[in-house]
Amino acid sequence: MLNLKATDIGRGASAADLIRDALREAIVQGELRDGETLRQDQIAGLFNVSRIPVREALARLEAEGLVTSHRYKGAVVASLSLEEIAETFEFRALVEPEVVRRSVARMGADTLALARGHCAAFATEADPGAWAQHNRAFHSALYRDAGRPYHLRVVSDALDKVGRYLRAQLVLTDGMARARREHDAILEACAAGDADRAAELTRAHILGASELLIDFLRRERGGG
Amino acid sequence: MLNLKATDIGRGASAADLIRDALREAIVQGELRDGETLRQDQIAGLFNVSRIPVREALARLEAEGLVTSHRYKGAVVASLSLEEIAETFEFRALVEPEVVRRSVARMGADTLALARGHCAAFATEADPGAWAQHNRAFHSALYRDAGRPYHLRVVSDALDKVGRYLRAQLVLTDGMARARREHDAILEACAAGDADRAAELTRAHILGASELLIDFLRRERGGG
DNA sequence: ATATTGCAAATCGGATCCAATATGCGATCA
DNA sequence: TGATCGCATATTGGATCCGATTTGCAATAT
Repeated sequence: MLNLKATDIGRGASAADLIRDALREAIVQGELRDGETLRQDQIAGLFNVSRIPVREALARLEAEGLVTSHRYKGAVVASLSLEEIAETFEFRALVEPEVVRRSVARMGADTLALARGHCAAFATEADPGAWAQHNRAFHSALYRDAGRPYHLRVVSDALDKVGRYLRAQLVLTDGMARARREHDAILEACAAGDADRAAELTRAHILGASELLIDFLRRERGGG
Repeated sequence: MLNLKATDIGRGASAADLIRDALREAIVQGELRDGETLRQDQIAGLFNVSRIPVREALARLEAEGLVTSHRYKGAVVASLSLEEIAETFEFRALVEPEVVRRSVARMGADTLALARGHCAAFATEADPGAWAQHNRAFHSALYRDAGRPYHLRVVSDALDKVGRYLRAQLVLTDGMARARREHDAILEACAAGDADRAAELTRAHILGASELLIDFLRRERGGG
């Protein structure tokens, strides 16, 4: 009998997939600034492909809400108003607590250890550029036992939308100290198997971050 | 000064947009069956265009979760497992009540009248093929004053995903009588300005429909 | 007879080419 | 001098063409 480490090549990502992932990463990480225009030619050049896969990647990202495009004028990184940012956080504050709630009830020791690891990594990371990744990895670990793939997908989309602002919140406001404390508390509740408390703490965590971020952006954008 | 009813032509939909909308409509309405393959050539022929805009439309629909595509094998209408359908309804049952809650607090007389109209149209419609549209229009009316565009978008996506199953539920089970009653109750709560009751009724409405539908599908799909 | 192999049609992903639109700069005119 | 018009350039949207992969069927070997 044949026994190989066969990797399904056909399932391999197409060029459009790779470009979509790379662009999404860049947008979420904030490497592409708010409102920056995305030239098809330029992106195609970066990946040594024609503009066709680039256009499909942009079409996907537009459906995800990370990019807005205007006919014959091109695509730009979607920029969110304060209201849109606030609403996205309120949405997260609605959904994520329910996800942790279910997750805690089914959480295994391995997941708990994983979450603990990401929590520690987040707390001790010196490079601000890596904070957001640890943060997200921590929360993802807390959600992964929920058995709710659609909820996770929707939450992930919401996080992608506000990722670069969240990053700013962690780095530019003193959100780190607070986040560390709150992460510890959430983790403790999960370890204790107290789903309700984990849910409530998650909700407060999200709304608190939102408040800090909105205040910061209001000052920065010089608006009223 | 110039004074014309100027319509922004540049905003006009591209071919890819039109095709995406048409395909989405067809999928949601159930005209394209579960798991049916979508040939690029064929669709391109229907719209008298090349395959390029078709591919962009499919890319968008894949991002929305209405289509799944496999490399070199083509795209098919995404078919949902019972678990996925149930989860989507639970997601709706989480989000939509919060949307009505906010909406009721700000609901104007015009919106109430609109909802009443759709409710009556739903209740008196003879053609089963039109039930789903009236149903959706009714709920959309109830949500539109919430001032929560992102929530509405997410809810709309979830409804698109289960639209064709919901249609089956209304037509093939005796969900109509129940839906009529529950719509009346929700509408009454909204008219009375009782946001909490409207929210709770909405939640029960969604979960009840889910139960009927899942039972029906379990029998139909011959599963355990 | 059955399993394997080779080939041909169908289909997809991507490249290249052309048309449509936007944008910026210079010429023109009051 | 300043506003407007017109054209050149840049960029996008779509069509056509080409190579890659799948799939079904027929030929063949055991």
